[in-house]
Amino acid sequence: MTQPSTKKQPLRSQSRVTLKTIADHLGLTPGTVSAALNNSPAARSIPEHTKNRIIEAAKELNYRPNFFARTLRLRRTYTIGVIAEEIGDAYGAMVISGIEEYLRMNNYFFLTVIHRHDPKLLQTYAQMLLTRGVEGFITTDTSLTEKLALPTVAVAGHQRVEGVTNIVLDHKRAAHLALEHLKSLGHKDIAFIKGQTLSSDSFDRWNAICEVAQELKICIRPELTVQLEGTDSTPGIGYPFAKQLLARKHPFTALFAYNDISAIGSLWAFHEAGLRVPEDISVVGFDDTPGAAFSNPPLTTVRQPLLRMGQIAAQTVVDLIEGRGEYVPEIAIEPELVVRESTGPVSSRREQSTAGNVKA
Amino acid sequence: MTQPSTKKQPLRSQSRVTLKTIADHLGLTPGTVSAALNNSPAARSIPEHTKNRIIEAAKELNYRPNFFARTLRLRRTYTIGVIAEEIGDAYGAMVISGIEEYLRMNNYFFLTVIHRHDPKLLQTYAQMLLTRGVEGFITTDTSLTEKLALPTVAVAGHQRVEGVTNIVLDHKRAAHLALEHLKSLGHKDIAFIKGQTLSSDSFDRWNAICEVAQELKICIRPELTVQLEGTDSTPGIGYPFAKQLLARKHPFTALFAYNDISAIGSLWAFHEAGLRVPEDISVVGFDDTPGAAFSNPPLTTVRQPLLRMGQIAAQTVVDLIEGRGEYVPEIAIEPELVVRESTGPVSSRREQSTAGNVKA
DNA sequence: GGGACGTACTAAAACCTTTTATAAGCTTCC
DNA sequence: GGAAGCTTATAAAAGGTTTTAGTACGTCCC
Repeated sequence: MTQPSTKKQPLRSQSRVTLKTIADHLGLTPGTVSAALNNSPAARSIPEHTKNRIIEAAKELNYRPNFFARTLRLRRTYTIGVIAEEIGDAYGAMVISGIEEYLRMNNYFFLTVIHRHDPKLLQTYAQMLLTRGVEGFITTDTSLTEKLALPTVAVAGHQRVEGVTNIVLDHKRAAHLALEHLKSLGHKDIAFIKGQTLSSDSFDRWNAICEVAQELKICIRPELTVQLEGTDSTPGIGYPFAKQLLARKHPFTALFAYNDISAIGSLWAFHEAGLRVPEDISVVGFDDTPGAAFSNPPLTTVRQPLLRMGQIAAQTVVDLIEGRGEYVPEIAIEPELVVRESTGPVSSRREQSTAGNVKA
Repeated sequence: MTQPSTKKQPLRSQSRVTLKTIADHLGLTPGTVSAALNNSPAARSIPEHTKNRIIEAAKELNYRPNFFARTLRLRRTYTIGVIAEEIGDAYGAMVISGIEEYLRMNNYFFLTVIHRHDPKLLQTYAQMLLTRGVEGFITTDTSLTEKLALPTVAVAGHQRVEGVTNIVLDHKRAAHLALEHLKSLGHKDIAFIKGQTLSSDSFDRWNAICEVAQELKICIRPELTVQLEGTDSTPGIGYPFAKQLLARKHPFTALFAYNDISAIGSLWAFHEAGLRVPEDISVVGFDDTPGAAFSNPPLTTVRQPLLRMGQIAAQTVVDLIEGRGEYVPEIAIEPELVVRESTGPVSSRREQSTAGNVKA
């Protein structure tokens, strides 16, 4: 409503070829040209050779339909609004890649906004997307508090908001995969790095871990538990917390980290402390981001199919928009354990010389 | 032109409040309402109290102007197209953050597309952005081969395309800052990690380094030079190349890496080899991404003001669009050396026991 | 030779804004 | 009392597309 008014009109020459241009060119009317180009029902009665003439002319004149006029008339934009917390981390980027791929294949487009956990910015941007005619929303790692007015799919949103479809990892299964793996290798003293309070997966994942641990008779000890803080999206985020675990001098033979980057940061801390992975400590990450396979040693991790999750989110929201498929409150995604080289059996030698006993 | 046709009309209820709604409500005409709400020149003759009534009613009915109708008429979208190579790395994310900030403050919006170095996708998306009415382009880390039809600013684009404004770091100054720093600490045997061929800064930065090295009488030896490969955007990318440097058994007392993540990966490799930083090897990174300050030890690095570069890019393109300021082919950005703890003087002890002599 | 039907289109409305030209009603002034 | 001028609006066009209803013309059939 209030835009900065500019004196000088930019007046782009643009693609000034309209339906009328073509119509005049051929001695027809815009309506006919439109029907032919869109092959609409009205084009039934247009003879083949006229259609061809029209298509030919459109190509020749390099006709591009005016998106705004069309949208105004059709009330369809074929556009999704993607609301992300941040770009620049592997998690969000992979989900967005999946979204991008699906939408591109299906002739949809998307607008991305980032809100950095600022509720006011979120509000502003949601409104803006609405104005720009998006027909649905996908959020990632964003805590929606209220229902948006359009079909909405939340990737890793755990608020269970009415009308919003949540794409969530089956965290219980994930916890089971990781802990069962560690248990089968003989690990009993397992340390944990929990996620930041703000990260929307933190709560559910931790709950699942606690439940599963109980089922598997694995004891979770507060002395072996730390919680991430900060928003750094490099392994640097895990390093100090792993050091902290070591400093507590409570022995442990394995670590289950909240995500790959904190796991990788921990590898480093262990290295520095003279501990070998996996001989002295086994480490399990979470996500299977691209870095995981290239860490040293390559990281055993619970794989979230992030690309796939993005695709599913996109498909779900498009189906909702097009009236196919109906609303479900939740879609569970199956995690997968990727065993690499950061986990191994508890060695008898290590039973004496566990992490906690080594000088940190 | 060919969209998937949907049977069921979604028929959003949308903000079905138009100018006509308000006009009818007040017994006026849409034209009057429009004039009042926009405070256009035509509103001169509308008395204050009528204006107030109109504004009041608009607020009450929650009127939102239809973006598409308005754009159709005004031929302005106040939108910039941002073409990025990838999101998910700190570099692109920070530049985009800067862009976002400037544009938001100035009532512009932006559409982001990513092309992952796929020229076809780039082409498709550029066309799509044009269709969507963007009034200018900003590219990051993208090698444009031809001029786009609108004002264009390239961040870290080095093709010097006619009509495109390049925002480039003063690489000579950057090289000077880093090498002078190392030289002043007594380093003579300096290893280098070059950037990937695809990364658009690689070429210029390396040239600058070579020039400056010559000026400072620092010898660049091929045995102490490696080149990054791959697209991983975590420190994992630097690790193997640092190992490779060590494996060559040529002594060096300092490393100047292409970017922070490869520098951090190198730190790790050195650590692993039992070398201390900075006592045994000094390491200088590039970029000053958020992780740099939190690495171990905190990284000395050449700071690129990425946020600022994004802001400048946005400002430049907006100025171009609005007819303020005129085209310049290049805007140089001053780097800054941030000295942290990964660099230190060459110690006499180290002179005997340099990196190359240690078992890798 | 005239009604029915088919072919090949056209005309016009609708989507919602902005803007320009114009009009209606009132006051003022000589 | 009528022209001039001011105030307060309005009507209509334009922007480009899609769609519905309709028209003009020809052919066929009995």
